[in-house]
Amino acid sequence: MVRKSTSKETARKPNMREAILAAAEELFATNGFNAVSVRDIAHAAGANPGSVTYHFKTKDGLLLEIYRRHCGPMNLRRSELLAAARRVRDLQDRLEAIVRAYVVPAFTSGSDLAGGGARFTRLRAVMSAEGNEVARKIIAQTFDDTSHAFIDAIHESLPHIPRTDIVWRSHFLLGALYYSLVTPERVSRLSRGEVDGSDAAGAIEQLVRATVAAFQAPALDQAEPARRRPVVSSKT
Amino acid sequence: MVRKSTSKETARKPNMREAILAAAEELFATNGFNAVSVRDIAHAAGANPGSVTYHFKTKDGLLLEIYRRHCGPMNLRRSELLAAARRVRDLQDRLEAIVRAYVVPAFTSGSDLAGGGARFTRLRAVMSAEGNEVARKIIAQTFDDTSHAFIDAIHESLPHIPRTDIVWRSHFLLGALYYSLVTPERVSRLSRGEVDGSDAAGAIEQLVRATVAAFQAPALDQAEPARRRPVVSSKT
DNA sequence: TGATCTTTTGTACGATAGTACAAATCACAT
DNA sequence: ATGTGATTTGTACTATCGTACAAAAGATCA
Repeated sequence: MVRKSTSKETARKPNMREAILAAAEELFATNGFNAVSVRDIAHAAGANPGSVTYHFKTKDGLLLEIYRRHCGPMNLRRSELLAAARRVRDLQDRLEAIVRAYVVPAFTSGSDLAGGGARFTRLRAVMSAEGNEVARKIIAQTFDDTSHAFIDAIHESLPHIPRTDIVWRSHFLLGALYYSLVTPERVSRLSRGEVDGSDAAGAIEQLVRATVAAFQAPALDQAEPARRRPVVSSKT
Repeated sequence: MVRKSTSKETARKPNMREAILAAAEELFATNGFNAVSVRDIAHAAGANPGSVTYHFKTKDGLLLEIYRRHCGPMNLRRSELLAAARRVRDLQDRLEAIVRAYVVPAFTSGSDLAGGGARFTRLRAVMSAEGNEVARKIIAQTFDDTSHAFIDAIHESLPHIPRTDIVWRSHFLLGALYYSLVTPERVSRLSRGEVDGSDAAGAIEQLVRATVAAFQAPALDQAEPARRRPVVSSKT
């Protein structure tokens, strides 16, 4: 209802709305939802607090709009990559391609949105940890379809593994992915400076390699529970 | 300075201080630090808000005390289990025992503390996501030693894997562990009710199985970067 | 019992939260 | 140039925050 492209300009506009969204995204992703005030966001965006209310009505509305902004493009990208991955003939290569299709969009720029998917993925990680209600609803109704599609695809390339095991392992994948984005500095610290945890390319390669192996692990045989359990459990 | 064990009672005391700690732990772990007010905590503990100030001075002080309460016992338990795991002779079994020594105390009761380690581990996950300063400091100076010990132990049982890769993989392990405790209901949902994500024993077995395989994956050969990269990357 | 601690209660204060809203300002079609 | 709708600003309201502190209550021991 706004769109003012009468003459020549079609894309660029020093938009306050965009600035607020970007600032909020960054602040929410690093500090959580409740630790950031509307005034903080406005200040970071160079805007007036009232302007946030004007554009997004409430703080929840602002968060909602951030999600709306990213979910579509990211899931589209994932669908495309997943479709391509499904066409890989070699089963081992296909599994890796599927995992990559899941991981890459989460780490790198989601379509035309500035800043990229890493910030948004980190935001999702933080909201999920905080148990944010707004986020929970959107996540469940937006990402579950994608998650199921990936689980199905992985299951197809690993038919001998029960679906429950694949669910668990893809859950672990998401956890590892989230945590890598939340505290990359921990990787740098624990490696004594040998690796940069913030390096997306490096993180992706490591995550893909580890995750593919995890998916390929033999399934948990719930039929015969105590086959060859190793020691330690309740020794000391 | 307090200790009033004059006659016979040595342990039991209907302690308000304990109730506040337990309530705060639960609320922080599920809602984050900033979303929970001192009044919420006091109400949940059946105490007066002023009582929180009396016992812990500030809200940060309360969080600090929660950490102090758990860190010692949990790390002690981990050290014991790690020491036992190190004595396992078979390399494959040893690796699994080490991973188990890391995971089990995080999921189950840490020594005599009520409620157990799962709640505290979840708390750590949430604080880490929120970038809580108090938590960050304690974590870095309390858990890094333990993390290094585990990384070293794993490295010993997998000498052909570079240390950097092991750091990444143990980072993924912690992320998967955290996420399993933060949103167990997602596992139930994605498995269409077939598994209970809150079942600690099941989660542990799945996590251990997947993680051991991830650690055993061939290392990323950074020497020759493009040896046999699979397809898809930038195709579509 | 009464004195002396510790603990709990009740209340209050200043700061800051989210949001509402009128006034000022801007962008653009005529 | 001017009118009109979109945006931005400034300010104010109420609620709630963390914390302080005095008074009440409870416990401990001479």
